[in-house]
Amino acid sequence: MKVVSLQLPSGPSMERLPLPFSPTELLWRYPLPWAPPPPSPLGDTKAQLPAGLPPEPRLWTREDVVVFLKWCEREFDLPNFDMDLFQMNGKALCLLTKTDLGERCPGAGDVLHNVLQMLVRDAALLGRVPSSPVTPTARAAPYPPSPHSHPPTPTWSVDGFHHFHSAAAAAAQPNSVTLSPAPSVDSSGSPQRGEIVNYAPAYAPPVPTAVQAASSGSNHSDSDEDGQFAPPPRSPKENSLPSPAPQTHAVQHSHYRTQHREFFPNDIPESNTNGRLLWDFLQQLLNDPTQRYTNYIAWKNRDTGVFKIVDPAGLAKLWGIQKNHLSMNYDKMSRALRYYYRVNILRKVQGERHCYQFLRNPTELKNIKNISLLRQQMSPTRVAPQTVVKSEMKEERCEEEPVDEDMPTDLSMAASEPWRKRARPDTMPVSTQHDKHRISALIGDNMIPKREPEYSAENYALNLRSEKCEQ
DNA sequence: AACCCGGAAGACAC
DNA sequence: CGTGTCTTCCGGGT
Repeated sequence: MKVVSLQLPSGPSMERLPLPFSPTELLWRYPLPWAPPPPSPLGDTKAQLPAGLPPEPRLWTREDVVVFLKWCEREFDLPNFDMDLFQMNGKALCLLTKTDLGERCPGAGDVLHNVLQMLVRDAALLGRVPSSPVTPTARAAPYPPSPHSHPPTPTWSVDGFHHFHSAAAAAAQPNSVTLSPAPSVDSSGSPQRGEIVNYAPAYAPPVPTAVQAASSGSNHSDSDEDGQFAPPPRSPKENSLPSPAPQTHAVQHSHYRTQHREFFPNDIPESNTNGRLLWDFLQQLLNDPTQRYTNYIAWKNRDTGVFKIVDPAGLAKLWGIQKNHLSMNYDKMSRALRYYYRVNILRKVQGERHCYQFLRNPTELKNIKNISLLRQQMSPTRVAPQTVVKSEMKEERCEEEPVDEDMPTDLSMAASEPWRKRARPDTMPVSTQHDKHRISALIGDNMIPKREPEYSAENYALNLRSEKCEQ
């Protein structure tokens, strides 16, 4: 069943893509008809800002605001703004909520908002400007974020948002760490928060029926319909999820245009995952700017990373296509998801079917990825730091920050299961068993929330956590 | 029945 | 060849 001759929709550049190939490419290469490729890679938004425009939005004059808006129009292919509605200085502009912006420029409000947020935040980070009023939830987290203060369920709002945006940009840049695909929007692109954010953008294209197969039925023979996978779906069950507040509507369709390179500060080595890692894949679908996959998977609360797999079978199918394992099903895919529990990338939302929660924001995950790479490179002899850390951290970690800062340095399942294919647990002292993957094991088993509820409470309005821990 | 869980072993790409 | 990341199976629990 590795036969895959996906028949891509024919069209201009839609010849068949030979597989294997980065499936995501498939996903992302043949996205919605309308979906324009991200304009210019926002490799460095700031750098691309019109000359003379202060990097700190709150310092902009009315004229600057106009310049900025014009720039946005061009840069993000946004509809022309009614400048009359933006007779204000930068400070005022920054005070506008996403909704406000959305009212002034339908369809582009979120983009503007996001861009502004990024700029403000950048300014804050760089110049240490007092935290922005625009980004109340933003913790002046240094970038890259210091994991240290991160509880398991970070409120990704700003961080994630920010970084994720860059992801998209990255997509346009060859050596970005990220995803090939559709510029995933950040994970906190900041929808209003709290609710399932899955509605089709107002202008969502009529959709391709393509992957419908995948979507609703899990039991197709895997080859036929896959072929048409191309245009990512809007599965039949259009918006079957409870719809969120109207205002939030169509709020996140174009985040991808607001990417920022900070996501890849400098030259983070490429991770090459390109959506080939399950979490990455999920993130991409979840953050798809055009919300094409909301019938498969959608955020329930983006801020806390809680998402729901709306169509398990369909999603599994997509994943299978992505990985070229056409016999993929939810059972198998969910097994992969469960492996993420150990490394604290995910956790199950108790009591809610098909609901999981990301315990780390995209940035962290990326970093983890990179760390992994580094480790690989320095592979044989590394051990030291972690080794040391382990003993001391074990306890505290278990109790306070199940998912913490030092990031799980290794996503390897094998790593988290040192005993696997290695020494039997009973044959050697724990200390040695883990020699190579201590941290992993540590974060894996010891930090798994299973027993400890602690962390979430205060910092994150995480109910889930407690639920689980109560057991 | 459909989920969910996690062990075990193997595949596969890098 | 080792490692990382699943994939595939599976028995067991809810």
